Amino acid sequence: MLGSVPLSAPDSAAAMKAKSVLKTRFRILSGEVIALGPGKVELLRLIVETGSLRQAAVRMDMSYMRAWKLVLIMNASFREPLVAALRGGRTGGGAQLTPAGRKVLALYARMEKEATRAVKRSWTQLQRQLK
Amino acid sequence: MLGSVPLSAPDSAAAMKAKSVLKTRFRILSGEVIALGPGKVELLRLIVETGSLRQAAVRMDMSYMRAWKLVLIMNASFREPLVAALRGGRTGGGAQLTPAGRKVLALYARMEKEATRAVKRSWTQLQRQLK
DNA sequence: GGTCGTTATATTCTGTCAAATATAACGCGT
DNA sequence: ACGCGTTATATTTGACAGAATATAACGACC
Repeated sequence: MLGSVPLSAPDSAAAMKAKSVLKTRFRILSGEVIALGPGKVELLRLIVETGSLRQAAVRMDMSYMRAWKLVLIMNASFREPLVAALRGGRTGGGAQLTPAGRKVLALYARMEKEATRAVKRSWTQLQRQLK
Repeated sequence: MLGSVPLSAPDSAAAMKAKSVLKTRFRILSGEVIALGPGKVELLRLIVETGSLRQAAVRMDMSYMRAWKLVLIMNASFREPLVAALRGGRTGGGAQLTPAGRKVLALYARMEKEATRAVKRSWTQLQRQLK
């Protein structure tokens, strides 16, 4: 038995420093409603990727209805809609970002990068306090 | 009727540009659990301010139990506890931040400032897209 | 030793948000 | 005309996070 690790589950917490992750997130409020946040942004990304609101919803493991409501809120919150949808046709239709949508998505991504960079030093210090 | 505003509720959305607000928030994951986030940080702040977990909970309009559970998670996630509680005594006891707690709180606040600053330009651009 | 306000903890209840479900409409191909 | 896959929308169902409730323990002071 020499060399065996005594009495600890495979994934035991003993001396296991859990990997720590920083998520930098923005929430944009327009009045009371959340015009944009991490979830809505991810949805926008997946709409670009899939060209379909339904498929984007599936990818996010959420109901189509929820995804659709998020789009409603976004479109109502900005000066111009971010998502344009078509229905009918051979493929049944689909959804894509408007120019405004692409712009907003790009700006949000830029903000994420800027913030992550600005915070890096403090984060490594904070990380030292974690288990 | 000249000059009267025709048929609009006092708070009507007609031409009302809702005030837009950016919330920069961090979520710190230690493995699966959220070691720190906006809610827990606010709780820390109110513990400093009130010296009592119960009073802090009331201020945040949450149950004592919830506040207490948040503290449990925080204390378990960091190398040293962030909150120290006493019970008994004339005043019934109380809670305060440990040195580690104060340090973590300060670092989080610093990160908020750094991120807000770094993002300012992009945010004003994004804001222009909002209603 | 009794009171007071707090921390500490388990158990039950409930309000809310999202999932499920159902239905309609759309329009290009065949 | 019909089928297909999508968008669009209302209504019902359900899960679960957090609230409520209850109870105990603590310890300084009178």
